[in-house]
Amino acid sequence: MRPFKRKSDCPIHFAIERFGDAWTLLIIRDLMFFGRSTYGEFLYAGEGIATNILADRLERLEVGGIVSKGPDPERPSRSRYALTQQGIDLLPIMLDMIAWSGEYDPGTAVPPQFVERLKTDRVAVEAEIRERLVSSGQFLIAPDAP
Amino acid sequence: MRPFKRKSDCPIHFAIERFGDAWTLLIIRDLMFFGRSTYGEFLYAGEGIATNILADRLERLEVGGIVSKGPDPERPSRSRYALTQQGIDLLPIMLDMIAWSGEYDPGTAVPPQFVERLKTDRVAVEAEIRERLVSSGQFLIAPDAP
DNA sequence: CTGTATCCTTAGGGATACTG
DNA sequence: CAGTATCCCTAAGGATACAG
Repeated sequence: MRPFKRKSDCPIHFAIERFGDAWTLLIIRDLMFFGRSTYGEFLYAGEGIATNILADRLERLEVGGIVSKGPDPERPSRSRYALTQQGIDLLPIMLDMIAWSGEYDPGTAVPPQFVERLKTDRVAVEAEIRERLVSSGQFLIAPDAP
Repeated sequence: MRPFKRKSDCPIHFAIERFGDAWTLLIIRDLMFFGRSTYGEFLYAGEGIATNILADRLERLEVGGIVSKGPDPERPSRSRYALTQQGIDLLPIMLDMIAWSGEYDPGTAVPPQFVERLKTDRVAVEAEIRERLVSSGQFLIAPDAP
């Protein structure tokens, strides 16, 4: 696995090391907004991530405490990944990024209504999604509270 | 300059392309929180960016509309960089990242009081910094409003 | 299907020298 | 001081094959 580096104790730098990588952010997006949670679902998500990269990023996310991994209750041979509390706490950042791109990317895929709702009703939108993420906890294999 | 790529019209992917790079985020941090605005100030900021990388990232930021560039009024031979409106709008993302790292990085440099204030008084903190950024507009060479 | 392992190419980026 | 230009090397990551 590509190791974590600590060039400084700057919080921005820490965040970058933990999740500030293109593929990593796309995986978090898949977990957070598209309900994807298996290797295959990430693999065929559209941007075309390579298997070695996917494995590397999943491991990094797990080691970093953002994602937990465990056997699928229904099919134990298959693994399922889920956001931990720490991962769910990335929601504000993701929503900010969506809002920003919704504002400045002419070709964005974000529906105008959602961009609008994000501006006028941000708190509710966030609470709503957070609630959904928390309550889908059946896949939260390794909860943060020990 | 390393070109912008568009693999998908996903807003997360757009954000990554625009500013989701380690060095880029550190430059934005310097502009936003440390009042750094010249080549030399970025260069000696601590993490040790190389000159070619710095030049590349500054150009990308400028082309992407996040940063504007212009001669220093006091020393026209020197350039000054400043956040545009689009750049200032990255403030929420940066604050979220700081808050998240403040929460989860045991060795963070963020003072505990600031982490706390970010939690209890987020709106005010953001408004305050935004105000400061906007009013330091003497360096806003190319304002967004034409 | 869920990964590991290997190969191989390219591009990111450090070091350094050079220019206006 | 504010960059530009080159060199060179490492590592990120695409393609593919293979294994449990």
